[in-house]
Amino acid sequence: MKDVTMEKIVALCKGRGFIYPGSEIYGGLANTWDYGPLGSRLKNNIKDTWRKRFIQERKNSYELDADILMHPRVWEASGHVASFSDPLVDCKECKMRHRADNLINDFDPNADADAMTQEEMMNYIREHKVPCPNCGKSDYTDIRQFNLMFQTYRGVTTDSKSIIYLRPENAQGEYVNYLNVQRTTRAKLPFSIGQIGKAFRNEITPGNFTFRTIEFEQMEFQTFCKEGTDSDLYKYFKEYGKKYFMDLGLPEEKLRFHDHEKLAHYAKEACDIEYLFPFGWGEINGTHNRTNFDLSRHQEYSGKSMEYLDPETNERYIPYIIESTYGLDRTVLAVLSEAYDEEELAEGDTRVVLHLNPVLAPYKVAVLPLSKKLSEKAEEVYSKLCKKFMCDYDEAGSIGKRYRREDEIGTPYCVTIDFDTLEDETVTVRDRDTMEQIRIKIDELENYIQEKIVF
RNA sequence: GCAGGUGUAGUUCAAUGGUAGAAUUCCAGCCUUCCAAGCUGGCUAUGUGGGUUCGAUUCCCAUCACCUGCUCCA
Repeated sequence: MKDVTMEKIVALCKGRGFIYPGSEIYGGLANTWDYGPLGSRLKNNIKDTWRKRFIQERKNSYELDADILMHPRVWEASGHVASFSDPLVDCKECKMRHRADNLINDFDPNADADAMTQEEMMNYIREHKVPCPNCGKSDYTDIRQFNLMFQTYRGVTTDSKSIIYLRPENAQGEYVNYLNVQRTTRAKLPFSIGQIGKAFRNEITPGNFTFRTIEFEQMEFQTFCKEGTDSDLYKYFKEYGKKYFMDLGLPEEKLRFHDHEKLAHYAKEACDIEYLFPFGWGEINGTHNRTNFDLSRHQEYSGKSMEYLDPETNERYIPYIIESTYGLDRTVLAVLSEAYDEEELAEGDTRVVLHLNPVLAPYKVAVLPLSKKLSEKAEEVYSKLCKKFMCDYDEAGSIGKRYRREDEIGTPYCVTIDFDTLEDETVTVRDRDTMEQIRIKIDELENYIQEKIVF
């Protein structure tokens, strides 16, 4: 019955106003996507659930909204200027692209490519006739530096001193502010700073819709702790993250942990949570034990102390950090993929339905007068309900057609006004998932629906 | 970034070197008392830029986007 493909998800998103291709009237811009009326609602609802779980329901958790633009030195300290850039060469023979440093290291493990300049790497490759791993020839283009950070310039000139970067990750915003937050909240370790915001990476990106984009939004959670307590917290947040995804409606059998063997320069432990998308397993969360690497580096580069004064022991030390990052756009995509269903109701009669958790649904309720003669009463019910919930109103076409439209966008409840409503103030509430109908007083509607929307 | 494929209404598909058709969606009207009903009418398209040509949606080139595979993803 259910045959979910990315093609269908993309078509629904575009057709119903969840997600549109970016800059479409100019022919599009690769790997940029705009969230439409329904997509924005869904995305915001996911943010709200995340805030609830990670900020509201946790003691010692605080939200931050740091700037996208940060001092260039931040990215030197973080290591991004040095290591977020790849020296790339193309094989002229077979057109395969390689990282120059990997070519050299694979050719001769004793050659220390990491210590070479770009020119030295090029000379080494030419002198030793390092062969292309794919075709065996040794005929390459010059090395080109490919930095994954987007650059821009501040001020009116474009000289190199005024380069600033769009942040490639949000975490540094929390790190440089950690003492501000600690001081103003009077928090004691361990405490956490969460942040929702955009990050940018100038990646060579394959498709898969919004799974990998050059501009993306992250919901991330940094927990500052004392060394020694870090590994337990790391394990704890892996599980906490998985539980969060399950609460959103992703089933356990389509979630898995993927522990990293090759660790990034800052990490001591790293693990992804992956979801089984229609195109295969894909990362939706990354949890890292970043040790005290980042704060130590900021102390070194800024010259400011990043130490925490432990009030119980009077010790000073630089905290360890457990980072858990949730890809917001990926979570939206996972939730949509999971909710999407096609049900055969009768011979040849199917409906597309999004079985979204009601808390995530763009519209909680749709108000549908059975006949246009009932518009006045229906408008009255609508204006009452929309004070409390995001509501849709539709009186065009047959009632069956309107139910189908609401099913397709995941509206959990349809309220139908009929001629009896005028007599006894009752309406029909129709459930999206079961398609069952109950009769209820207009006065009881708000509570009835509110009770169903829990997270 | 490489290789291959594809670009015609919102969607799915026709056709053509000489006025681009349909279905569906959508909108309006009529009708309609609970799961895509019917009737009437209406809106809407050759991705973009060049070239060849009297004339290009059609042929050629470039570009952009999408799909598949590689590559990339500290």
